[in-house]
Amino acid sequence: MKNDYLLSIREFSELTDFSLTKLRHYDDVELFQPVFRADNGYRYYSALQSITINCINVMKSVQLPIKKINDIMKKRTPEKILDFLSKHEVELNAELFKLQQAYAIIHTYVTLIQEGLQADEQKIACRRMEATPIEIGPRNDFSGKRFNDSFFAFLQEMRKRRVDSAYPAGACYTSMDSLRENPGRPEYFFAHTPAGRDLKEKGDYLVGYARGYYGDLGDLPQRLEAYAKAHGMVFNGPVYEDYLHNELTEENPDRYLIRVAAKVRHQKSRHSASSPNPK
Amino acid sequence: MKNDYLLSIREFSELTDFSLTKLRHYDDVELFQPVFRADNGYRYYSALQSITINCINVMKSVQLPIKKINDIMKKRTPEKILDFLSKHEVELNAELFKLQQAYAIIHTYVTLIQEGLQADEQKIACRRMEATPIEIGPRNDFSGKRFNDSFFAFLQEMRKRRVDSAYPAGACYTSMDSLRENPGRPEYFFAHTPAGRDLKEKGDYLVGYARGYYGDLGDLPQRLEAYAKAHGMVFNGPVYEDYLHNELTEENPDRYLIRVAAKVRHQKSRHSASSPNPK
DNA sequence: TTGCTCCTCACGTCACGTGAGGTGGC
DNA sequence: TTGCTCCTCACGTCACGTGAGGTGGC
Repeated sequence: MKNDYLLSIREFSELTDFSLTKLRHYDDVELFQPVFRADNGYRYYSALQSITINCINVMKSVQLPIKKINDIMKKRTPEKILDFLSKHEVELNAELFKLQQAYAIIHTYVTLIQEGLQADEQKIACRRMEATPIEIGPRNDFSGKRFNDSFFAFLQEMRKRRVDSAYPAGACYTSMDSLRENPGRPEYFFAHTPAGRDLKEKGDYLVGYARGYYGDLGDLPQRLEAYAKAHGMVFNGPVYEDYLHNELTEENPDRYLIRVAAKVRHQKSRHSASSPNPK
Repeated sequence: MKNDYLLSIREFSELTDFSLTKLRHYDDVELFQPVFRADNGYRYYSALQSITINCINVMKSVQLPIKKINDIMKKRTPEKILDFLSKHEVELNAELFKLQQAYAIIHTYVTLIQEGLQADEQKIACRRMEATPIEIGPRNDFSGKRFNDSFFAFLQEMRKRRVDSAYPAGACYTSMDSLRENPGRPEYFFAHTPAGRDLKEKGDYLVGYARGYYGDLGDLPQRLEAYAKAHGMVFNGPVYEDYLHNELTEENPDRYLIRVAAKVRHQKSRHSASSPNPK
């Protein structure tokens, strides 16, 4: 065992993917030391030591500071290590959850930004939309308050519900009438989370775009109404506002890209049926 | 928009779970700054800013240094952010994989250590074992070499195959004869990885324990053979050596706990059939 | 002698945390 | 005046990385 072939620090570094400085540092703080130190000061490691250093690495993936790892390894017994590891199985799970969430958030943003880049901003069009999970906040109270205050209340509620507020947010009016009467004052905010307990209603939507600050739709509501009238549609459901490009992607707050989707139904016209199956 | 209610640094800290010092630090390095700075130097944030800081947090979960995040945010366009985010979707996935692996490693260790703690070390017993995934290394070459050298070769091969060597390792003899003739010189090493491409053979095993350094089985092979003889069993397959307690859990290298499992078959005895279905 | 690997030591750095000492409005 | 929140500034710290200058065997 003692006369076995030993590895130089470089060989061990290459075997384990730990940098030379990292290995020396671990030696200094006595976290992990070479099995043999030559008279000239050279460090020599055994291949079997890679087992231990890899385990240390696993412990580090739980964000454990070196000192703590040191404490544990110094007076280790199977019982202690077992206790420690099973405790950290739980923490690792939490870490995993956070990362998965980060992934979902990035993915949602990617989808929204992409849609914004491909959008034909001038055009209004009717589009079939599937139900998408969202998490709707409390009903907004605008009595003497502003957009910002309501958004604050929304964020606080999301915190309470433990919904990560890094998910893209959106706003919702319960009807086109509501939007016409109170532009910039949506009845609800919602988070675009795939684990949301609510759903965006599926159905046909009239979709248009506007450039402006949160809630600034310009003449989009009027354009939507004109379009609907011209094409024999009536609004029959909620209106969703999504910020495709926001703080995250635009420096100029007056150039955010907002998508408005208002639920519509085709009216039975006298001379033609727009519904494919007019029963 | 400008006259909206603003949050003090403490309120914003509580809303977003960023520490006061963190927020001040981000201000100093110009990564993320309050919308308003009062004459007395007080920082004021808008609730909407939590969107941005949460996104920054998501970027940080990809281990991105602040400076880079800064570069990106300074001259952001939807195209750039999209490009950046979709690139990092991939990296996040890799991170996720690493954490999942860390979890699997910890779990495997927990199982082994637990087994070691519950083991009746003196006893030899026959046990049915299910097939478990492992990754078997190259055939060991002991010509003029030692345990350590072979283990080194094994680790190098695992590196090549991109198998994380933090998984507990074990050794394997192709037969009891092989163990008897070359104790301490297993024909193969293997990694205890759930994603391994090989399998531990399922079947009946004679299981015993030994205390010692890697490969030091003491008189365990003889005890196993004696037991088999006394109970009408013959060895008919591989012998697996698992280190239930090793470097990770024990300071004293001569007190590692080794489990040996040798595949057996019940011999047809003249006066009784031990097989339940002796066709 | 040249080249190579290894060494130590001091200092840098990144992302904050930790006081110490001070301000300003109720 | 007391208490509270906020401020700046300097220094600490954690886990290394980065040279600079030197050794030792082929």
